[in-house]
Amino acid sequence: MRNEDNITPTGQCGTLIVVTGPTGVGKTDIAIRLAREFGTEIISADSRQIYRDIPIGTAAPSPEQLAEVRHHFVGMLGLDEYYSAAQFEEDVMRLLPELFARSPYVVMCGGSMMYVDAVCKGIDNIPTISDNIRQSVAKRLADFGAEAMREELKRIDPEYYSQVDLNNMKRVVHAIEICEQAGMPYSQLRTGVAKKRPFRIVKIGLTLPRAELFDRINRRVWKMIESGLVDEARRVYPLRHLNSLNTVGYKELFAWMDGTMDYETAVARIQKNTRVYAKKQLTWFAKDPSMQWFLPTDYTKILTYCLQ
RNA sequence: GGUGCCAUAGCUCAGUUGGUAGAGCAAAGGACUGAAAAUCCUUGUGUCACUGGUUCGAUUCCCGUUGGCACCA
Repeated sequence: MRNEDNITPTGQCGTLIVVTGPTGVGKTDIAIRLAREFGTEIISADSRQIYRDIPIGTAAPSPEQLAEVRHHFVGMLGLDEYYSAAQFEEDVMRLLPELFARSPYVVMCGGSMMYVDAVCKGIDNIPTISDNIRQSVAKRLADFGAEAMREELKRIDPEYYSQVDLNNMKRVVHAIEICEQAGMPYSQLRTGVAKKRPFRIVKIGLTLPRAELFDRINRRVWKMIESGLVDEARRVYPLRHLNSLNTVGYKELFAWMDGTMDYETAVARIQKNTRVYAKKQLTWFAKDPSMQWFLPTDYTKILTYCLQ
């Protein structure tokens, strides 16, 4: 099929079907069905499944599923590799023309809110922070404390200072890093404007009644344990300080291995934190007016919606 | 059948020397632009089992009822 066949009145070519929603709702299955339907491939928008060596705890697609439909961005990074939503945007935007050349439809599947938005709306251009600056700002925080960081931000970027959540040190610190790296206030780099994409975006939000979703999550955690999550966590335990392992399912088991939490509590915490994460995703996606919500059992409706 | 103990938030319980109550867990809501499964913020009115009594006032004391647990028969 040629791209020309799929050019829309607005001159866009290709349709990106975005399958998203809370963790545990059943995104993977729907995405695979859609991808097979359209004879296309899947872009995973998942900030943890992108890492190698942690497939169980991240509920990554199984080897069978991966064999069924080609997936991109699953298990492609080492746990110690830096990655970000902005990098994801860049990588996906580079890959998409190639996929659209093969099929007018491409499926993106994942619940990492920032990753989904990075592709659908874009992220402002902000310089990558050098190790020097990262370390020097971290040292200042350690030496002088949070209040000093707030004061510094107030001085170099009063506008962002007035907007940012001052309790959220991660944000304050990052803003300082950006100001320093860019040589200008962070607020000047924030456009708040969504980028136009040269393809149509169809957003499918999958959801379930809260009780049912939470029940699925609880049971999925038990399944992960049965599938060997503890061994998986034990294998990566030496790397536990890495951001990639600051992840639900691992951090709780690390606490148990460190002896600061008993096993039953750790498992209960994994379930609870997964539920909290699911709620966070729902809150985030609820604000998105372009999202169309479906039950994961409504495949026919989903398909019809994609085709219209 | 008798005696004793218990009955407070979804759960486990604390507490009020009588002035209508609070912890843990669970739960709910929100923020979010290059670490995002991250990071951060907010939220506890519940017939204090039911009926009656004492009292200015009872969830708190007393009688009874119901339910649960324990022991004795």
